[in-house]
Amino acid sequence: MNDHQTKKAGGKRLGAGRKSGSGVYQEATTVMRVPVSQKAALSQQLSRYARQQQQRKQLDSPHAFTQLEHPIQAIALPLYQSKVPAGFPSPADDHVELRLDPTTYLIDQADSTFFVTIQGESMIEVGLMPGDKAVVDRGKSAVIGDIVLAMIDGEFTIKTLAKQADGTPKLMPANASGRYAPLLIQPPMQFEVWGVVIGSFRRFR
Amino acid sequence: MNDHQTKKAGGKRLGAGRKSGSGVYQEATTVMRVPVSQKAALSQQLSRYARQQQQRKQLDSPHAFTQLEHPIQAIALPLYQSKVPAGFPSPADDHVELRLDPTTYLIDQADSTFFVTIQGESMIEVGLMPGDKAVVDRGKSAVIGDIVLAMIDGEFTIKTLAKQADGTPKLMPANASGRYAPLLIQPPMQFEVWGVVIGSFRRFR
DNA sequence: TTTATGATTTTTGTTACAATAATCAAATGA
DNA sequence: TCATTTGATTATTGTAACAAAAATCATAAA
Repeated sequence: MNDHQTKKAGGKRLGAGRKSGSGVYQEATTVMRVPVSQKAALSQQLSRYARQQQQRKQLDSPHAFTQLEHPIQAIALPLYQSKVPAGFPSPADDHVELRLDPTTYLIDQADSTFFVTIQGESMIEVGLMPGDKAVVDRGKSAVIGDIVLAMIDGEFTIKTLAKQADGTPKLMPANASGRYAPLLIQPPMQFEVWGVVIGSFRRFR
Repeated sequence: MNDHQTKKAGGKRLGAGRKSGSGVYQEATTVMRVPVSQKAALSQQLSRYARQQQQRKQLDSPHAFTQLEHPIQAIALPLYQSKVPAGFPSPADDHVELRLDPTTYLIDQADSTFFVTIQGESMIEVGLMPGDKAVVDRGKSAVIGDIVLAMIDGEFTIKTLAKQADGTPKLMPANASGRYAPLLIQPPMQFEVWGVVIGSFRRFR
């Protein structure tokens, strides 16, 4: 057959049809056998993976997690308890009550600590604003009332850990507006406490 | 056909053959389509899951066969236990930003920076809670809109710097309750901006 | 009593298939 | 001329089907 002539009859036509890599994963797929109880969870993982692949094409993925820089050079700066005495001390004065280094103040165990950027306004009542860096310690075990970084069905969230009447956990927002509902953990949900939020820090300017 | 007689010829025989649930997952399986690049990582996850399920059965072995637990728990217990080379199971891996040190993040010029403990709730709307440590840089010149540490008639306060209609400065609280009034700076008052609040940090626990 | 053999049934990895989706080219219409 | 529609073509994707392997039981053999 000639391939440079216009053909009326149907047949093979190079370049036509759906493009390779146009699926959600942007790559070839295959099938594999999985236990039925895990299929839902795996599908969730894979759809998240697919989203990431698609976002990667467009923008840099949102930076949420940060880890501590290796070399910590503690610089202790003066802390003033602003009881507001007459005549504020200059930083060189001896009115300094305490010298403080933010890193050592914020972090107990560096190897189990990382940072998360706060996304929404659900914890605004405890002073966690969007853009704040939350200090998360994975080594601490969470107790009721702690602010925790939890994963529910593959999505991360920072909430206050509470307990329902039946004993199952509950994640409480700290926002009086009512725009954020408590998250009740129910049996089919995947739930895991990733770490305890032991502190936070931010830049204003 | 009678089912209580010995048969010579082959055919259906109830109770014979491999037992259901005798696979590595101890439950039924199904097939699902996955991206080829993730198949190896997923297989690793699933073999770990299978090992887990088998260990679980050993713990239950006293009751052995009386009752099989419903596979609800299998769903509730996530696959995200440890990291796989591909980094797939942990959504955290894809969010790892550059490493960060709170001190260097919070402080530009150490020799002109000090900390002040927040006292009241006048700046609660910008996320400054009582007990928070405000990072004050004396070396920066304040512009309208900055959060500043100011001294008014010998008293220190932290407010947002604004400007009145006539051009004189004004210190605005950030608290919607109305319990804190704007501080209007009038000619006879002593007023000085001591530094700009460029950041803050706190401990929750 | 213990071991071996064969039939039967489930598991498990892969292939096959059909419905859907995406893409291009040609045809159609403004 | 340019935009829209239509039809053909090709890839994706979920599921069914298949075959080899593994496990189990009943029976035969040692």
